[in-house]
Amino acid sequence: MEEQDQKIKAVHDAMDILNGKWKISVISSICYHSSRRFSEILNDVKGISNKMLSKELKELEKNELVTRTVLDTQPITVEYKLTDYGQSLRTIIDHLSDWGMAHRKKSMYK
Amino acid sequence: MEEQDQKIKAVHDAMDILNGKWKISVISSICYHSSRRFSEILNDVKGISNKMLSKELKELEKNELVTRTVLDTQPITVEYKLTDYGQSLRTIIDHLSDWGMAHRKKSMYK
DNA sequence: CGGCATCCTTCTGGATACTG
DNA sequence: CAGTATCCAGAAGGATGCCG
Repeated sequence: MEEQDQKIKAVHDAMDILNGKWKISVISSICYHSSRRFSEILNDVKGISNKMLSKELKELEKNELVTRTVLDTQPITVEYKLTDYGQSLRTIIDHLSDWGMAHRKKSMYK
Repeated sequence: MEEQDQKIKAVHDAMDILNGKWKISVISSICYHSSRRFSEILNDVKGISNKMLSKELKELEKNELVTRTVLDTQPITVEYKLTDYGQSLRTIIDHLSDWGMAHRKKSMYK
């Protein structure tokens, strides 16, 4: 197999884990705050429902991108953090953020 | 609004354009070949159907990420290229590719 | 070759209500 | 607070066939 094919396949593999409408936004919410609670993420990611957030977080946890810690407060709080592995997406998130900003600027002049 | 919120929103804006299961893979197929025909992309992106590819390409064209050129051959050939704007995603694609490779390696030892 | 049209199934995801 | 459960509409997406 050629190098390009490998790369295209690798991109697809990456997107397989980062699938869904919200996954990347959820990750960025956590990563820009180092630690984040359920309700905070719900607020960060505009438009997401609790059901979807719950589902996305579970998948991220299964793929070892985030950790979930229940704090014994009253009422309970749950803290989500990125694993080191999840942190390795930081560069990509930053680039996407920059690109998104640039795009917004571009769209304004249309 | 705070800086983090801006960034999270920017990421979401970016993902709004790059939505769908296939968009990023399609872009990577084109960008790793500088120019690519319909049937070639169909082969590059494993699992995509012609219907989906057609739809994704249209959306990418509408968002000015790719250009579509019909060549007057017999039978006709259609060439897709990234615009400069589309090229600006190259860094992200490369990072995603690297990340995907690393992930595959990681998964192997589970 | 590069699609579009049609049919049909599966998945996505929103709204609302409820629980420990 | 941090979810789960249920219901349901609409979108995504696969298979197949047709066309210039």
